[in-house]
Amino acid sequence: MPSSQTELAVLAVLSIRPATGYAIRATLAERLTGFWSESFGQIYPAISRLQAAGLVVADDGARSGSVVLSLTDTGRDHLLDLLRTPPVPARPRNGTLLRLFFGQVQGPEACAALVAGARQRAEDQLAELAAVRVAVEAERADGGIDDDQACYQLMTVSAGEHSARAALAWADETLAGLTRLTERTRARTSR
Amino acid sequence: MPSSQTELAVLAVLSIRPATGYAIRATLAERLTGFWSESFGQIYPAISRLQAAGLVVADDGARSGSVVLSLTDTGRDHLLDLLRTPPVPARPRNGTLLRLFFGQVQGPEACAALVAGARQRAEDQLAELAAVRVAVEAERADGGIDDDQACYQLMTVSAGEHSARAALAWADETLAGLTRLTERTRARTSR
DNA sequence: ACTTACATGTAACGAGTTACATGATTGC
DNA sequence: GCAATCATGTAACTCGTTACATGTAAGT
Repeated sequence: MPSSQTELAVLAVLSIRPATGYAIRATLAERLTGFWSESFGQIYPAISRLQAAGLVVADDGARSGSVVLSLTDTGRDHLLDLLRTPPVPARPRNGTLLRLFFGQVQGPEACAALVAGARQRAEDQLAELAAVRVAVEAERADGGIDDDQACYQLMTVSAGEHSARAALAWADETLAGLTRLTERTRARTSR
Repeated sequence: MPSSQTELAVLAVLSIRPATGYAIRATLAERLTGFWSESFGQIYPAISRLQAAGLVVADDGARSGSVVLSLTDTGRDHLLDLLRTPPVPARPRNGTLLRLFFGQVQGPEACAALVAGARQRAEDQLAELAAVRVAVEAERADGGIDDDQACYQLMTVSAGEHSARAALAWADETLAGLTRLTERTRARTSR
């Protein structure tokens, strides 16, 4: 059985409450912003496999044609097993840093644009995370999740915030360094 | 032509100096630690394509059977084009944060172990980055790379350091939060 | 009526890893 | 002589995205 990662994510979302495939993906996209993603092309085949294995069951939803999925007891056991497996290390591929590493080919101005882009993305991420924070608090307030669940979710938001603030600080530091490089290059070419 | 990413990386390494496929991969693995990776299964097919397109040329290496590749002028032009394309955003998949987000299923102790693991990886990364810093300085000292090249490379090292220090700070903060959660859980169950 | 969001699914493609197969050179 | 490192390459497999096809329901 392939891709225990997607299946883990699906089972995990269903551990909070029953949901349609569409809603599972929405939860993943909205709440785990910046550290998880699933496409429909992954979600639906995964759901079929989980149903076949008896880990989730389908009830008909309010909307015709929509299928609300719930975790079975076996499904919860399996989820626990999957959660206990060590996280698979993501293969790192940072296009910005690759370009910066070979910055001399493009020169300092192009690199500054690159870093400025990274800085902007970090700021956008902070704004998004602030929105997630509000959404989690709201869901706790109206009883959608309990205090402990909110606590865990906010810990992941905090991880994103730490990371984004670090990216911001690095970008500012690096932008300053690139300005110095630009001046040095100017001095060399005018000499 | 597929995977401009791998080709970009190969061309970029060759912009520093000619190298064998094996050495290209070693450079990527050693110097771009933590933010890039290539496997032989990617590198060699990419090299074949680049040769066919006339972007790199092969000279026989010192060792029989080894092939030293150099960038052609067309290759350098193409590298510039590729460097100018915006970096493709990496699909985010953080297994640790996914597990933590649904931490209630496993409980605070298991989550603490998870976060402790992340903390350890951040510390390992800092040690590796310190080693890269030393290696870059050494290569600058013996003329393998010039001052500007060293400068760009150290900027990427700094990015890793900022990120790792952020991970460390987050892990400590979160570990403290999980301790409080554990105590709360104890209080609830003993009640 | 029309647009937007909800909802499900598949097929083709692209990208990447792992495992395997093979062999040369260097240092001990 | 033997182990480690250097070196090249391929095939099978997994994973994941994108684009497409299809239809319902709710709001304006």
